[in-house]
Amino acid sequence: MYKNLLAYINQYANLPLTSEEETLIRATFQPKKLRKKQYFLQEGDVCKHVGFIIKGAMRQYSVDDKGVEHIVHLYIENYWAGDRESSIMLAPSKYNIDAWEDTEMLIITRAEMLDLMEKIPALVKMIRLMDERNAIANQRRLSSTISNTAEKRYEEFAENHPQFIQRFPQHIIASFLGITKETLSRIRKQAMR
Amino acid sequence: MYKNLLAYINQYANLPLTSEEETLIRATFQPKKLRKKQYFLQEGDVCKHVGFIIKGAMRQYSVDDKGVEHIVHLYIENYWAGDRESSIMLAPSKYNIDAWEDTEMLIITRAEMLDLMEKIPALVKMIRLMDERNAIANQRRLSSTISNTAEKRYEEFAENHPQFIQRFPQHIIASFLGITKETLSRIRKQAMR
DNA sequence: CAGAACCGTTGATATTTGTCAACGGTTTTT
DNA sequence: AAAAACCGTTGACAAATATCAACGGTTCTG
Repeated sequence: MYKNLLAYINQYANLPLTSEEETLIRATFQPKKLRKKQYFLQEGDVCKHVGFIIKGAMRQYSVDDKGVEHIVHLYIENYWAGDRESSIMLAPSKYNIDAWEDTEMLIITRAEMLDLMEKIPALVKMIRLMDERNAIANQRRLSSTISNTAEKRYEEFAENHPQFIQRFPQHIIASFLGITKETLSRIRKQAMR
Repeated sequence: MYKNLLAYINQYANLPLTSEEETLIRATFQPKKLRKKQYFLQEGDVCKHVGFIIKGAMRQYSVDDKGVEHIVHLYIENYWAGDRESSIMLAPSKYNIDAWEDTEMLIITRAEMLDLMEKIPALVKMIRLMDERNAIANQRRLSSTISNTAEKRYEEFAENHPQFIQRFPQHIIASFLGITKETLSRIRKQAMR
């Protein structure tokens, strides 16, 4: 259960954990199982936990006035799910996060994480690296959204994230890209020839 | 000259700097002046420095096949300008950064910054906070870009960033929002009534 | 196993946004 | 002071994308 998480930390931090540190991590992160469709976070609630996905698939989305879902993040194994803004500001979240497949996570509160970071240097290093990669990925996604047509955005996405294409149905991918399912269907039809 | 930077660090880190630390900072950050239109970074170059803006205004943008500029960031006083991806990966940048007004900056290389962070805890704290805020801001921007119409995006932007509306001409704002200057002009006309 | 929910596709049409060209008023440069 | 560059606006039209409704095939669920 904790194997994936520990491997993830080791890989990112590249600072082997002592066995005390490992014990501390095992004691702090709590296992949590979600059935398909179950909420991890609901709009209006404050996001208390961030979760590392051991197995499964999840999505994060907002719902607009017309009831349309806008998917902002997709998560699978080895991703962290949560709403940082809500978590840090202790403010009600504008997003929902739910399980797209049955999912197993290891969850931790922000306070616990800050506490662990004081005790485990590898975690600090990991977070810094994650933040960096995250900033780069966000930059790319933003840039692509602003500059490219829907078609090019889909191509790039399919190229860079084939795992997601396999795991999530097309209408979810469409929403993630900011287009309708019909438009995506037509783009794919065109691209075939 | 260094006053703004030191104030910025103090405010973010909320850990008063010792006078040794302050001296070290003054010795490491180098002043740099840019005339209007002058490049700070050109596409294809590796981004060596990040710069803290003391006075002035800058923009970061890519140029597509057709020669159209897509503005991804706008910067004014107390902002940090640079291409993190290029800087970290030591890869040629896809972006240009140039001065929109005559600009004074304090610049530092990534290596120097990492070195300073080892010696000055306040800087580590500052960076972590900046990363957090940045992640939140990026999330919001992305969410807005995916979910909202051009009109709503402009409204939100004008509300949250009046300083930019005053500093940059309309066609720059339009590009930043991912729309054409004509569309923005029409949106504003409509909004007036 | 039968009904319901889900999924991708297609057609017809509406809306949003982009493109191109032109204009007058500024501001900057020479 | 004249010329050039820049800026916002407008009109006519084109292209991209959304909306709405319907369909058949699949998968889920009671």
